Amino acid sequence: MTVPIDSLPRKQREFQQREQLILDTAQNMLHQHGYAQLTMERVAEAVEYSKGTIYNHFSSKEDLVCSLCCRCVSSLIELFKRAYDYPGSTRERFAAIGIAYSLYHQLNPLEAQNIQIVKTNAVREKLSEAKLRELNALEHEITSLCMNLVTEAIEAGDIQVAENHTADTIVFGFWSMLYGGMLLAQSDIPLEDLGFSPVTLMLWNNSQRLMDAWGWQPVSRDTDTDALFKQLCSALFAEEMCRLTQGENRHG
Amino acid sequence: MTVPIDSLPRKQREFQQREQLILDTAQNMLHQHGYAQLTMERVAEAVEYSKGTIYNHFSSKEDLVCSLCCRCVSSLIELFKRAYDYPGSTRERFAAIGIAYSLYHQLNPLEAQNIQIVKTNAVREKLSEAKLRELNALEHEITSLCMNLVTEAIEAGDIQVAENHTADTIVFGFWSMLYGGMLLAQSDIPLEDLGFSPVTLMLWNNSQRLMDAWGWQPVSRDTDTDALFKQLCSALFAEEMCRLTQGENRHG
DNA sequence: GACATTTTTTGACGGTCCGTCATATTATTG
DNA sequence: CAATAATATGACGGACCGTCAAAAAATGTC
Repeated sequence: MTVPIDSLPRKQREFQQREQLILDTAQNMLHQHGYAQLTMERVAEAVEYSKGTIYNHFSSKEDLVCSLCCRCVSSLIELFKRAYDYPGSTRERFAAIGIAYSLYHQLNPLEAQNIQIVKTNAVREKLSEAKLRELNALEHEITSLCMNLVTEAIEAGDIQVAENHTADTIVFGFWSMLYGGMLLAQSDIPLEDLGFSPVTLMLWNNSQRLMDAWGWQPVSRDTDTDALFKQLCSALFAEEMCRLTQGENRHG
Repeated sequence: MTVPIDSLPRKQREFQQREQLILDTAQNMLHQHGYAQLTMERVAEAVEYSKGTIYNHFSSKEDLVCSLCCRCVSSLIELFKRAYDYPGSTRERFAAIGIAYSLYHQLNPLEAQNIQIVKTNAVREKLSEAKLRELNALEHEITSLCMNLVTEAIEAGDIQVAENHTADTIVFGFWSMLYGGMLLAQSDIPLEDLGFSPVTLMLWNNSQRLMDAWGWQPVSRDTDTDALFKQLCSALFAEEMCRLTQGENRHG
């Protein structure tokens, strides 16, 4: 995907740089003035090219916004991969993914909104085939990371799987909580085929489990999770934690 | 909110009926042709009034869509209330809320999308003060239902609360999983004040608990949840289950 | 029923923005 | 330097939103 810039002929290099310029500019405008104020004309004016040139890069306003979203998901994937590669137990690694996700939203609350915009049908309807595929590929990649990890955990015996609970079900539970059960259940995973769909059952099972976990009737034991949290943060996301602290200081 | 129609003067009655007609028509157009094709002009044409009349009811296209969303949330609240009033343990009642939510999305997948549209900043930006308040009131209502139930559970001793876990935290965990953690964390609850925000901590704690619950390292015991599921369904949502089954039959 | 007044409806209009395309400009090649 | 190819431009058509003066309908008065 990302080819070293220097190795390309000058033309293509300029093209790529301009594309990044447009994206950065659009990102800024989106943050500062909101979606409604984001206009192809204004973007063109800001980057000092004409509208036609912008349309050379992005076939529609929606495509432009989707590209912003793709950049964000890519950053998120980077964090997820770092967590995935952590040399620890499967549980620690999966926990690290949770941290990565929280951290991303904490550090880039505005960028994270891009992801939400593209979830809307109003935008998705108008996306080009190509951009839609690009987006789906990224979403598939990030889902696979989680799936692989849970599968690995099951195969290693770290998770005791009851009869009818597959890796799908488990990943679904956590994914819903972190990424938003609604977004996932509605549009991402094709589950429409079945009757009283697995989505419902998975939600039900996870809810039951979570209630168990919260000591609702059968109380579960406390575990020392704080230590692990700190451990993972410093081992994997030192730089991000640093930025986070700086942001706090600048704020107060 | 909903006043018996007959008791109003004819004018107001007609006004309300027309409002419902507009909403129904818009809903249909949204389902059949998507958000992009939903036009104030087309709605006006379909209901056989002029555009100006539509604007007598809804101050903008966004307001119209938001009104659709409000109708949906109201229906959802009805289901939640039914679950809330179930004469059972707090756990059973909370579980029933989960079923209600699943059921609603299962039965009204398209209506549920309305809720998502309004979550988008692009739409929220352009809402009138009044409609925004109406929406917030409904969202507050549905949140309160859950909060009250968990509070009741804590006070009754059904939930063993560890030192620093309040009802907020617990509700947040389940709410995220069911309604979508992202939607909730980003725009609904004002949590920007704090440092490494409670959102992250809450997600972390919930994830840990959920992992406990899934037998990841410390395995939890199985409970007979299937029986309770069926029990709640038939006791509370008989009609909806019926519609669900009919839908399946019509499909196959 | 005729007339005056208030309320409601209408659709033409101004304004904004998207996306296109013929033309102008710049780059490349012989 | 001329011919040709590649790229950039912004005027334009079309779609839609939201407004508002004028028309139509409803209501009230005699």
